[in-house]
Amino acid sequence: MVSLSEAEPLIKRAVSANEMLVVIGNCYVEYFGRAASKLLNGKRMLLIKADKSFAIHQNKYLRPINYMMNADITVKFNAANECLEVIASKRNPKETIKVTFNSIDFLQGFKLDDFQDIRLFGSEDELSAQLLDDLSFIENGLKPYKGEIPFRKGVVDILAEDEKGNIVVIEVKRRKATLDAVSQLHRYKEQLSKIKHKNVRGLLLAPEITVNAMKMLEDYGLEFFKFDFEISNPKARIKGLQRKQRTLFEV
Amino acid sequence: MVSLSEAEPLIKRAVSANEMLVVIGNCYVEYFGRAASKLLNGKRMLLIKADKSFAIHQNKYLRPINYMMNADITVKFNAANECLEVIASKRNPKETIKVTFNSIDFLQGFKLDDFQDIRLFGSEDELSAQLLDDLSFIENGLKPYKGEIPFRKGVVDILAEDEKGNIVVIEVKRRKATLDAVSQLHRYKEQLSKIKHKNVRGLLLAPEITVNAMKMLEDYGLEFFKFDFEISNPKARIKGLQRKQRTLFEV
DNA sequence: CGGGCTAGCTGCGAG
DNA sequence: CTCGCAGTTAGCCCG
Repeated sequence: MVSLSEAEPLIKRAVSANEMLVVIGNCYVEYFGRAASKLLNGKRMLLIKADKSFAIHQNKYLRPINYMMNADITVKFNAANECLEVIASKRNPKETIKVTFNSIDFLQGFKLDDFQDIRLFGSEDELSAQLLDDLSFIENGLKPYKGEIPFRKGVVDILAEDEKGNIVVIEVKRRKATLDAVSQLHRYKEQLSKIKHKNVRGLLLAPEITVNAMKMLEDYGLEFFKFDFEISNPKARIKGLQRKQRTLFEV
Repeated sequence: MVSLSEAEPLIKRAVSANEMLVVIGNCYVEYFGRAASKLLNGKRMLLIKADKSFAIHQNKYLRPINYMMNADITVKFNAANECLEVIASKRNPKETIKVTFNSIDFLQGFKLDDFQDIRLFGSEDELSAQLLDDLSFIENGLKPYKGEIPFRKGVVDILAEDEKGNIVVIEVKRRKATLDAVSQLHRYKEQLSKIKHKNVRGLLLAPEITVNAMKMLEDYGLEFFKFDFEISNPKARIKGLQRKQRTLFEV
């Protein structure tokens, strides 16, 4: 137990020292900004990090119930109402979270030295890069497109050219393709067709596709290419693709 | 400071008691599942909640760097290697997070009684419901569509009928409309056109729209309807719409 | 359980 | 700054 008046300076010091601050207590929370919300009294955790991310965690869910990135944080002990107000605010967009503590069970700032960044494998970017090395497993003679295309880099996953000289725009999805993915590909194909006045093919590469997405893809005259990939090992991934060659058009 | 061997039973007890468990210490984290990741040694917080959500928080970002919903949690003190392994796993999809602690600075389980659910205002659902009450501010004679449409409830935001008997499919966005929103509306319009063999209009209702989205919308023969809304007060929100009537087609 | 979609999405990267 | 998009998206709701 920490008294509310004691808490005020402790919070201020921890925040200015860029510590990871944990406050647990009974509070209610009001938010106003892009939307508005109210959370009535209950016991929760307030978590403030070095980058001024501000989060209220209930004892459920991965994500905080109220939150703000890059918050300006002010703390004020209200003697008249016997409560401690912790306020996070920012502009652009203008937003405010007010946390009003009635009691505090626990309060501590932690100095967390952590200079490591996560290394993630199996992202869509990584997949696309792998695929670009060898497109022939998709179709004989398919290779990266060499020409100039006024397309913002990174928008289209892969641009290729087939044996007949058609441009092939390829959208890669690391998980089951949905209606969204088909719409996206359709968009790219249409935009490309307008720019280049030749035949453009649209190819969706994914491990699976929903039934509705498949129907829509066929309506749009796009093509689906099923593929599986191994997360653990880049080599295995490409080999896996090659092994799949025979059954690629199974849906 | 808590010794690693002491930590094992403490964690087990807190987890089985559905407490919110906070462990802070030096650890490395390996994840394998939908993707794969490695996070080298550093000081972080492990946060396990009553619903078995499992999260590793660095001293930055709102979101955990590694996480799992509904985890099966096992704890094992490894005397040989002088480390404590906390493992979260689940199937479908099969995933594993292994957290290996070298030292623990802090460990505590908190009983958090919190029976409150958040009340959120200004969601898209809420907006759609408000709008449905009176569509005439968009266009004279526009009213909710009465006929039977084999459309899954909740997919299309609003279905309306205009003075000429056209079906009007309305997509509502609470923030600036993007290419995605236009694709979505286009999708609905096409599907509806196929079902009903009459003219279908597509209307995008949003406070703003990006330049590219506007171009695409025009290409598709869709219509944009700018509107602003007040979050705080439902009445004010509708009044706000009415007041905007004169300038609605400003982009 | 899968499909489809919103989210106060967050976070990233390019122009 | 905005735009566009991926995400181990999460979380919700409906068939």
